[in-house]
Amino acid sequence: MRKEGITLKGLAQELELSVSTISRALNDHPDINAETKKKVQQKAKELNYVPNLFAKGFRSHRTHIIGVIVPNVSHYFTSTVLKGILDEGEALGYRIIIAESKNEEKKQTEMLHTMIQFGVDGILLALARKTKSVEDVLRTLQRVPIVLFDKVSDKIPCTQVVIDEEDAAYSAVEHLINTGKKRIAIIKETENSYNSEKRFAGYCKALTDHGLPIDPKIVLSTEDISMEKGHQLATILATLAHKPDAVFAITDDAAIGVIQAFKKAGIRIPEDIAVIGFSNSRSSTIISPALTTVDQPGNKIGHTALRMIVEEIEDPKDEIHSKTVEIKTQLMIRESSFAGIQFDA
Amino acid sequence: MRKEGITLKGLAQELELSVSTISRALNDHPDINAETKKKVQQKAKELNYVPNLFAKGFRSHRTHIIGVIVPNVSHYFTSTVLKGILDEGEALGYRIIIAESKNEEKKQTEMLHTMIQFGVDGILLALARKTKSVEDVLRTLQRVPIVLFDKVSDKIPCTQVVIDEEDAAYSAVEHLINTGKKRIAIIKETENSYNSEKRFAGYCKALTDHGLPIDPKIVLSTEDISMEKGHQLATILATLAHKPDAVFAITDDAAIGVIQAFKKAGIRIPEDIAVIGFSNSRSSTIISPALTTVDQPGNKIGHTALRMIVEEIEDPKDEIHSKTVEIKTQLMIRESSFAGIQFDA
DNA sequence: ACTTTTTATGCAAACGTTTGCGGGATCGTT
DNA sequence: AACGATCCCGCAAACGTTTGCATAAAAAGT
Repeated sequence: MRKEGITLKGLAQELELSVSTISRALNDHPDINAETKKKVQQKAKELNYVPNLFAKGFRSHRTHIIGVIVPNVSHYFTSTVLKGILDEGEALGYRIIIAESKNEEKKQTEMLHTMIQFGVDGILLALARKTKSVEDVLRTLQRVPIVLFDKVSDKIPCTQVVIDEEDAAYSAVEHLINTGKKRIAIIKETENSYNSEKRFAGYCKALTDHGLPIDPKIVLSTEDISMEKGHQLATILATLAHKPDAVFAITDDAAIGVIQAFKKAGIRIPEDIAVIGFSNSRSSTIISPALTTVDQPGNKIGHTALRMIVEEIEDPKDEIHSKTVEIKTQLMIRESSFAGIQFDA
Repeated sequence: MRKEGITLKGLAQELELSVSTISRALNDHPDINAETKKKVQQKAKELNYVPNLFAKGFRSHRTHIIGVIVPNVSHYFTSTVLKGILDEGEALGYRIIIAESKNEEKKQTEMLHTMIQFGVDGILLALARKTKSVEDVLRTLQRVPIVLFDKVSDKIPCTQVVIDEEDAAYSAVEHLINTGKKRIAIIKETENSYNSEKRFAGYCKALTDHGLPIDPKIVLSTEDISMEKGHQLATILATLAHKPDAVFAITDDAAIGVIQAFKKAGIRIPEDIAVIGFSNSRSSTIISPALTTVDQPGNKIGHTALRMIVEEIEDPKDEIHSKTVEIKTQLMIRESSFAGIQFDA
């Protein structure tokens, strides 16, 4: 019932030429007569010839497919990165296949394996949060180029596309300090999170640079950070004897939880306690007061990651690439940190 | 520099057996001696053998890849559907490749073409908004099974996975009527949107069934519906002499724009004007007042769509499948439509 | 001890494409 | 007229796998 596509052989029979001539004609090989080429190409179009990519990739060991592995596709930030990857991939003639690791190392390994098996030309990887051992990644790296993005690790010698996490966090905290806040809490992840650690480092540096102490009582950590966790931890902060006058949540979601908790507790934002997040998610302009946050340009990250991997694919070098590309972020100052001017959504 | 993976031939040499024996041993063919099998499988594992899917798919005309084409990956609802597809795909042993049509018919056609070229076993498609001619889709359908979801068209004879759009809209509007609203505006899309038309039909039916008139003055249409458009149209509604007492926005995003506009205009929600959306997006619980909306279970849609296509792939029938599967929705009643009880986020 | 069955293995073709090589025709140069 | 150069084109091998068929060895049946 399904139509089978026509092949080179079919075309060859139709035109009474050899398969190789057809192949060369379609690939615009100089050995072929211009007239013949024209005839072949015309016939090919007429019969709606589509080359079998499998045969092609199978022979050439090049598939023009790039695999992407992310923890969770339905995370807004991730989906903007994906969009960047898809766009640039299309522009450069690569197909993209996407898989989820669900933040599980096992799944991640499985997916790496599948991608290899599949013959992808390169892999774009945002590490699963709980990635303890990078051994599997290293093994994969021997077979195919990998570019890490967002969730990266310096234990893996390959190019990495990241934002300047530490610097971004520094700016955010510094902005709080500049608006007169002196006791700034942080809500971060427990461990093994590259991003969380970097942002925490930025937080510490900003405080230290401005002569403020780091008080462990208001350094809150949680696993699987989320809106709910933000809510919970904010409730704790709200009942503290010596309350903070600002909260830096490592994540927009958590920050939103914090805002909701404070609103419920009758705490004014930002007058009593300012709140600042990280990501510039869609929700950050929807919550009221609008959330001050760090804009991570997902599209750009996707673009550059894709560009990097293609570069490695198209001219492979013997030395190991391992540069780190930093994408600039921008602090989006909104109502939750700054009572002066009202910004609209 | 890159290691080449080991092949059947390599294994054959190592074990001093023929390629065919190796192949059969790995595929657990009954003809092969149990001991031999064990030896082969062990060696394969030891040498980290990965079958070349290209050679495989190339020969068998089966790739175990399913292509997905959606208008926009970074739409929250879409990403939940994608998650459903990825999950179920993994469970059933299919790889997924994803592409964006950007709501452009041209891109969509291109992508269909690419997928065919690529040899996918089936295609999951959410039509681009501006799909005028379905001819290309029909042509593709001759080569490979397609399942439509979310944005569908009855002009395409294939199985379709949708929500009961009309019924869902009906319930939403009826709920407004039940809370005493009598003049209900609608914000919908201009044309060529399957979903918008269905929802509009539900709106009309609900009004008519309850003896309410349909007033064209408060039936607002827009192209490329969005938060901003919602905001704009709400501003118009707010200045009307004969104001509505409720607004049904076809989209959560638009509904949020409406809420923001009303808040700015000092209109109380839901007392003065109630607002209701569609999608149960993340933002719907973040906006204040929390938005009443229709929950579209994206995961479930993804699951079933994937299941359907696999069914068609694995036992192809001669007759054309073209059943329509309807996924149940649920009205999420929150603050924007009902002042009685306060719901938390 | 012979044939017949069963069991286990190998041979070779096929899938659709690309590509190095070889060769027949045509042309231009002496 | 003879020669090399140039231009087109076809032959055939190769990529890694699966699979129908043949076959050798072992087991079973007479």
